[in-house]
Amino acid sequence: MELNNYISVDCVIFGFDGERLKVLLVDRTLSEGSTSFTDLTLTGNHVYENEPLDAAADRVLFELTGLTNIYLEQFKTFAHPDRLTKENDIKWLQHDGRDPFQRIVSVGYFALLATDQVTLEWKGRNVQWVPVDEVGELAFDHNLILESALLSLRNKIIHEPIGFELLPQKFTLSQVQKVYEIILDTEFDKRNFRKKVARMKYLIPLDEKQKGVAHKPAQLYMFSRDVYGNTKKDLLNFIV
Amino acid sequence: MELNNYISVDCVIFGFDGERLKVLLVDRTLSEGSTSFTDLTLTGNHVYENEPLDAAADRVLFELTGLTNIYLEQFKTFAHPDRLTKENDIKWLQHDGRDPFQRIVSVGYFALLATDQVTLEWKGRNVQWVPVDEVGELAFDHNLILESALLSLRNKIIHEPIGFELLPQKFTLSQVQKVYEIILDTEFDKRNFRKKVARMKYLIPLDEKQKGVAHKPAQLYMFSRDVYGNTKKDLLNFIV
DNA sequence: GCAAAAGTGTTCGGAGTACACCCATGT
DNA sequence: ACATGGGTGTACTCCGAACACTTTTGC
Repeated sequence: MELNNYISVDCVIFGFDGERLKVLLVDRTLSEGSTSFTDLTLTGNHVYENEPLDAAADRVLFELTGLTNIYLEQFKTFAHPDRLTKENDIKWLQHDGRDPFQRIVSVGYFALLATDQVTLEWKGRNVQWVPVDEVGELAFDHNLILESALLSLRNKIIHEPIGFELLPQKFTLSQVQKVYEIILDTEFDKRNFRKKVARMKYLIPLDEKQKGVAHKPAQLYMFSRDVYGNTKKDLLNFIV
Repeated sequence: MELNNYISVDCVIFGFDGERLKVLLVDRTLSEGSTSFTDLTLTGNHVYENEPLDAAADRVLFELTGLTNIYLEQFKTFAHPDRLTKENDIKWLQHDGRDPFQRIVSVGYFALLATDQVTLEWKGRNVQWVPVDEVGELAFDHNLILESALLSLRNKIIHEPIGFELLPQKFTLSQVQKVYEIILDTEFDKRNFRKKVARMKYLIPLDEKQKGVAHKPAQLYMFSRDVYGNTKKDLLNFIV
């Protein structure tokens, strides 16, 4: 299997740890002669010649997490002629034996998962969760891609119930509220939020409560993608 | 300026003529020796080496319509390894001097405009409006791209006021209603629809009425993108 | 017993939905 | 005068927003 050297996928992998929204980044270290630097990149890779884009994104995600069936969505494609022309990027590509002046199309995907269950090594490189509001300057045009992914995520989470993808299988209503508050950078009234959530038939209360917490244990819920698929309705709702 | 031979943009140009939703298609005729066929393609083109994707899409649109400032949105990228392997597609590419086994990434854009004001010729090829529900088998993977564009359009028009982009600058409320009914394949009650629309401050009534119609002339309105930008709010609204 | 988060009800205003008739114009 | 689409109001229900106190657990 041969890699296509001008098509790549970049995965913006979002994770929620109960407190903050984070993104999975990979160290990029080059030290060769007089040049030496370390910075961070999004996770991504070139696609194989006979590989569809979605499959390539799935593959990257699987290599990093060992997980399949992760929420993954293509959100935008980046191919600006100057997207790889920062000094360090050119050195990195040359060191890697690639032509830095070859134009590379990068198809952006974002993924949602809970921050547990993730391998913190990838192809010998160090992998880390970084809170999205503490991300510094990234390699290539990855700041742009991350910003764009965040926008798409915010836009989508308003209209579709994908917030649950960032939580463990069993979760509490307070956790749901926190996910929405953090992603949308706002606060909701607890009672109103719970009334809203109570109307969602795809949020299923379990016969189970939190354990070992130093306060009244919360009811646990799960999200049913099936029930959502069967009950959703979308109609005219264009915003005033 | 040199064309990049593996990156292209395809524009799904939607038009509304007051009655139906249409898409702009281009004839593709090949007659060479024993093979000869005519079919239709979406409008698209390769990008220039130093040209950003959005600029390429704008350029295609400008060449076809002579218009700038058209609503244009990147919606999805297509790069399946088999996307150009139908028999006619291979012949067409070979005739055009291109390598049919080169993998080509196509970045999909959709555009919205009213069906007047369009040049019906493009690079010597015939251009035509076809109602979206009467589109037959298209070249390449263009049926897939069209379906995907329609999905994106439906999805977007529910949440954002882009229906007006399909109407002339001055329009009536009945025309607005028709656009939404046709794209969403539903019907709305006239009084309720108008009450809803009355709340949208970005729909501005003009001091002008229809003329020359054989019924009570309708009030004309215009859409103000500025007012929309200033008054829109998006909050938690995930659908039950 | 105290700290910490869970859980719960009411009121008000505004939006969604269902529904039927008169009006202004061209021919 | 008639055909055509334009334009309007009411009643009911449901949702969104504002707002404060009690409960259960671990320590």
